[in-house]
Amino acid sequence: MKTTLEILKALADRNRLRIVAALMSHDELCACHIVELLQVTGATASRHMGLLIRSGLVDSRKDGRWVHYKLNPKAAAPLFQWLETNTQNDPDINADRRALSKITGCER
Amino acid sequence: MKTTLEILKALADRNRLRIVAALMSHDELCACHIVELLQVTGATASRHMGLLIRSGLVDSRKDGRWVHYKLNPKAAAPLFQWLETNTQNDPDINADRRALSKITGCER
DNA sequence: TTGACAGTTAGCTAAGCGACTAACTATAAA
DNA sequence: TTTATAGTTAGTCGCTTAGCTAACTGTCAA
Repeated sequence: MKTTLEILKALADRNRLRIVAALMSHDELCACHIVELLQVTGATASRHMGLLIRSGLVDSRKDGRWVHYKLNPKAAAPLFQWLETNTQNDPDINADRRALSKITGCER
Repeated sequence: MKTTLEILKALADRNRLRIVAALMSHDELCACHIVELLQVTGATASRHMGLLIRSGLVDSRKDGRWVHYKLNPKAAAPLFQWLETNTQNDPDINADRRALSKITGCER
């Protein structure tokens, strides 16, 4: 149960849900993208990512100064699928998707 | 998103997760069963049930002095399925299942 | 009608958690 | 080597929430 509960707690926060939804549509994002998307400090974003990683939902990969995050599909595939369909018509999530296209365009 | 998040928040609590798991294996329980299972006051159980109902996960039916609760399968069927498989080997949930058999035996 | 019982609501306290700033580590460029 | 940048960790503050007790509503039996 610890893991099930940990996963649910990891997702039960507005900003972390936005992060996971963003990773469902962009499959790899670096920390700075998340900072810009959520409009929070780097420290806050880092704490959220640490929590998502500890829950097993997200993997990270370090590349020089940058850290890239992606979903761990094995963690909870059916859950991701439910999230996918459930957030389909969510205006905030959709706004995030549009914002991300611009944000990732500035990647370098 | 509000609803998705609401559902996740409703499930992201140890006792409420236990309640939902209990309803997956017993399909209808009255408030007093939940009080006995969780070993909390009636007031606390009532608050948890209210939250689960507001999230749409649970329906209630009043019968005289008693209130019976059951899962709303339409709310999030794939989610329930994921929970079902994910809590299969959970020792706490399994202990709850055993305890419930005794508790519901006292029903009248 | 009175009393007992099932459940809810209100008010309080304590713990948990999300956000920030500041200090730190690590990598890369000048 | 020095400086700048990306991200993490530590510490603090304020809000949210889970639990309790007490008071209330509603139903049934004596």
